[in-house]
Amino acid sequence: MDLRTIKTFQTIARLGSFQKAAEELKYVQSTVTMQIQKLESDLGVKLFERGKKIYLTEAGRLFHEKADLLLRDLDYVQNTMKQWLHGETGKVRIGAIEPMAIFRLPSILLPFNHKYPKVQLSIQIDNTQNLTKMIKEGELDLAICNTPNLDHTTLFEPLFIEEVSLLVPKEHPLSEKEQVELSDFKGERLLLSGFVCNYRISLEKSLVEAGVSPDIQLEVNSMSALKEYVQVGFGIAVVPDVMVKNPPPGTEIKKISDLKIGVTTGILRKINTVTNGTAVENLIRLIKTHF
Amino acid sequence: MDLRTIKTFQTIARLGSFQKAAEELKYVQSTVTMQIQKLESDLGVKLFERGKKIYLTEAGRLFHEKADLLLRDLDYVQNTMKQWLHGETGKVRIGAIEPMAIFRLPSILLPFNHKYPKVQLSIQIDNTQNLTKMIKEGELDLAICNTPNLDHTTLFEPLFIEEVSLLVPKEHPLSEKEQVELSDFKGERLLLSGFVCNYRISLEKSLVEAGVSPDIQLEVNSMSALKEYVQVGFGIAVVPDVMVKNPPPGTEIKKISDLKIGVTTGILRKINTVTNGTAVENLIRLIKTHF
DNA sequence: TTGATCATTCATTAAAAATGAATTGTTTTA
DNA sequence: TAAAACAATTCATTTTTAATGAATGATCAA
Repeated sequence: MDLRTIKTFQTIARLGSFQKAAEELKYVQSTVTMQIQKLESDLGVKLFERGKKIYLTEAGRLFHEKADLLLRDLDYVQNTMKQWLHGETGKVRIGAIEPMAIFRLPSILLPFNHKYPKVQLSIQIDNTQNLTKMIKEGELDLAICNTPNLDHTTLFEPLFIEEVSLLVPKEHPLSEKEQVELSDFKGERLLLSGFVCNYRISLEKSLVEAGVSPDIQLEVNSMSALKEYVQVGFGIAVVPDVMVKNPPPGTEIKKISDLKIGVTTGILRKINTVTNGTAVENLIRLIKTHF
Repeated sequence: MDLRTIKTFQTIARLGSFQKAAEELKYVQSTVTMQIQKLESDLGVKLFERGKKIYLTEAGRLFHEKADLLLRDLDYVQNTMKQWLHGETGKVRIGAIEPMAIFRLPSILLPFNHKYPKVQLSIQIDNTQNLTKMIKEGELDLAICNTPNLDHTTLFEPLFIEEVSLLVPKEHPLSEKEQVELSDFKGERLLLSGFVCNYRISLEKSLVEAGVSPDIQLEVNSMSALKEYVQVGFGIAVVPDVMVKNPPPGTEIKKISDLKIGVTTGILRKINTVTNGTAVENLIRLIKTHF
């Protein structure tokens, strides 16, 4: 069944004449005849009763009704794709590391959503390593994460460098000090995010360099969760500043004077996806303006 | 946009491979490639990202979703037409004269409706003349009416002959008699159905032959209405027996001993509409078994 | 019955889709 | 890092399908 044939059918039904339909659709009459004959044989039913005037058969009327569905769908699909070209519709699958997803993305995505209400947004929170994998697999359109292990299929554009600080419970001895040093970590129970990432690697390296080997008590794969553990006195943790702008009650932030690790955060995406679509491009542009 | 191409697209999306799709759809690989290329250029967007593994682009995912609609509707349309072939769906436009529509059709249509609940029924009540016109115009699939003026485009199959009787108000002098004769009509106020039909023509002819020229006081184009007029004493009326099986309160039925008109009722339809469809055929068969 | 109006038929042409062989590009593995 | 393996693409060719135009057939109205 050809969609053009269905259009022809609907035109005939509307105009009540093969000839007029042929004129309107810029066909020769015989073409119309043959299209309908083919359609009829495809469907196995006669659609028109022929005479000088033509009438829809019962089957014809039925088909007329239902075929409308098809043409409307076709219109809808074509329209959708056109809208998509202008970035007005579609779905953007965003991957983000937790601090980004929780503390920065909401205010970035809100205006985007207002401007393009038909663009669906999907947010996947995970660590940089997994996000990178998902980007490579094509499961995400863009990821906001830390510097990944680059390869030739991906592109990473840094956005900003995230500072980190120490989060300590109020009753902890270190909470007395204005600033802390890496050497203060000696013997402390350190809580870490539960996956290997650049930030964690740098931290551990810095600690080793400072001659400190802290006691790693607990790993959790959520920074938000980590804060709760600090709060109840489980230990101390190094977390991105953005996550502790408002430190949880019973905890305090300390700058680490001699820790020089900055965690680079940026946009990761596949190379060569010029066809990512305007929606993704628009979003990336918007994100960049925020930093 | 070709529907087969869309099917190919969906298959690729499902199997994640041009090659596998080609196998499943019994194409050569290159065909699949070219179909998709055409589709992409038609839509103006890239649908897949190519590599050893292929991925849907954002546009591809969007199209995937929307195109599903199209294919589902296509299925639906094709199914509907298949059902129609078995008389299980469709719409039957029935025309009927009033006595038929009110007193006989309901009990005929009920079992039909139970057996074929998806077949829509439409009933148009009118006189034989108009029904005939509608049949010729293709506005009805079948009509149950009196013998029409036949022509070569229509076919009339008689079902039964309707007897007529006289309906009189109880307080009327004629209600005393067991039977009436045409001569009794002399000077009576006769009520008639308001359109020219075989039954009315025969009646008037019979009256003239009996030397009676009754006083025609009122015409209504509804037999049901006619009964009401008789009931309130407006006059007397000759009506089909079926309409007065239960004469309205305050009225009585009298056989007219010397009136020999029988009103033939039958099925009228267009000749050559072999393609009327199973539903119509089924209904006609059912109607015939009732008489 | 004739002429006018449409739809249909059919041989021909034109266009589009499918094929198969060769090629390019990517990933895997040796 | 080369090469084998795999998958998509290109392109010339064939096949299929659709469109055309002229002739024919059917129906209606005068």
